[in-house]
Amino acid sequence: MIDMDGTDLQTDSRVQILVVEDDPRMQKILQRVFRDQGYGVTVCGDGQSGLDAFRSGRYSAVVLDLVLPNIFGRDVCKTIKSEQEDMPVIIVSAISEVADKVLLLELGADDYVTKPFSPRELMARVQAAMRRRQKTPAMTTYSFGDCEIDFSKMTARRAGTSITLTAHEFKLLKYFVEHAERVLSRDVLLNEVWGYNSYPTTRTVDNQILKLRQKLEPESAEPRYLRTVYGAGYKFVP
Amino acid sequence: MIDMDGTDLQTDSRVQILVVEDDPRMQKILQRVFRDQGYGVTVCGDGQSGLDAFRSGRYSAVVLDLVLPNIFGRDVCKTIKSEQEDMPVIIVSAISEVADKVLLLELGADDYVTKPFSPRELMARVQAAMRRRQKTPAMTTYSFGDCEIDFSKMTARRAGTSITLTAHEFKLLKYFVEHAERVLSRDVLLNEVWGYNSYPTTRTVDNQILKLRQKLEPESAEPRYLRTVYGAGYKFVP
DNA sequence: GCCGAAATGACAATTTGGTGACAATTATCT
DNA sequence: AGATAATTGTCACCAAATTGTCATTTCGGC
Repeated sequence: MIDMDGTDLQTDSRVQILVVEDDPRMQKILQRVFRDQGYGVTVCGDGQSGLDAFRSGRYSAVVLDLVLPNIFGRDVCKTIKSEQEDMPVIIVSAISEVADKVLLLELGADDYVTKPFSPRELMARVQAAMRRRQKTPAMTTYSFGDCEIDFSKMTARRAGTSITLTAHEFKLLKYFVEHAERVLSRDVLLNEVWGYNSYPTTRTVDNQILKLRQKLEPESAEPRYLRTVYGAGYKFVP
Repeated sequence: MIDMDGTDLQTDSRVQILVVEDDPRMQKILQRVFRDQGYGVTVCGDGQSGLDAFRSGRYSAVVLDLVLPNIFGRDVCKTIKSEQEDMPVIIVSAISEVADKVLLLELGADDYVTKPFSPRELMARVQAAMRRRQKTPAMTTYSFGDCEIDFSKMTARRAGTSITLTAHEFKLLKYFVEHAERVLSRDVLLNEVWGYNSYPTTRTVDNQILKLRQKLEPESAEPRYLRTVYGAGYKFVP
């Protein structure tokens, strides 16, 4: 099993994708496709290690070559699906390997792409599969104080009048709302809200907090909702 | 075209089902299945007469064999779906004919059964498809501002004068209307509107939006209905 | 092969978010 | 307490990302 970035899997907060593929050239391609989109990628060269990795429970989707050493890809697929039915599995294979596409879907795979495939196509299918399996319809509205937020409409009102938040501000606010009361360090926020491909300074966080406060906080001296925890980070208190 | 009962179709108040199937033996079977359940059945032996019958607008569902003389079943299916998207189409075929279940659903079919099938199974699927259609309260017309859209007729008027929208533009607009107020990312739109196996760039979405705006929006500086949500996507606000 | 529609790519226009400086605040040390 | 160091608040500017728009190519149905 190869962690393609050398990052620490334990603390990597990106969405993790497991790739089971034996051909080194294809490994590289797949790794790039997903990493470029901000996903964490683990590559396994054969079915057994793939299953082992899958069982760590760390992954949000599995991309699987059908032809593998040791265990056939189809058995890997069946096993995964029998152990965790809602795990999205996307099969990658040469056309000749999928004489019978029905069989393929009977394995329980969610979708498949045939080589050669476009990165965009693969990406789209994996993301669609993950979306489909996402059962938590994600909180859509939330209110605190005199503020009402609708995350799916991306609208916000304060004391009845609508206020404008940018996409990033929504994302940040959402993370705070979802982790209310907890103290969140700037590093954590950078990883979780900004994502893994950008490495801004921690000053950037302060700036966004500032803007959120200007838009949401009452005009008092002390921030009421987005509180500063000196030396540690910030905390949202509804 | 055979009216299987000899009843007068004009006055038959039963729910009408159109069966397109060339094999006489299968015709009889299908006819019985539906008639026993209290449906009116019309059987067509080939694709062309099937389409003609469909266009009479009398039917609540179409049951279609995939292998037909003259026109392939798949073309019949595509045509029906392009003319009336919400018409339930259930495909009947031998297993060998459905090498690709995905392809089949990509034709736009609502469901399929493979021969041999149990009457109950077929019945259940047809009824489910009809139910599903009714659930979406047959959004046929919709109006906002000075625009009136008829999605089933695929016509649009603006300030009284008719304007021309392409099929894609209708589909896109429909999706926006059905998800009014919600922010829709380009990725979601590509998956939901463009469909499953085309992978255009996200730039394509902007272009279609542009065209819709040119046709629907008033000549003001800011778009009124199809709004841009910077960093997130678009949002339809009636 | 022709025609309209859709996709692509390039460029301009726009908005946002990051950076760095400096002030203000809080903590720590003597 | 006072001084000092560390952390955070705030601002304005600029770079980068995002989107609008148009010209061009490609695609798909007759």
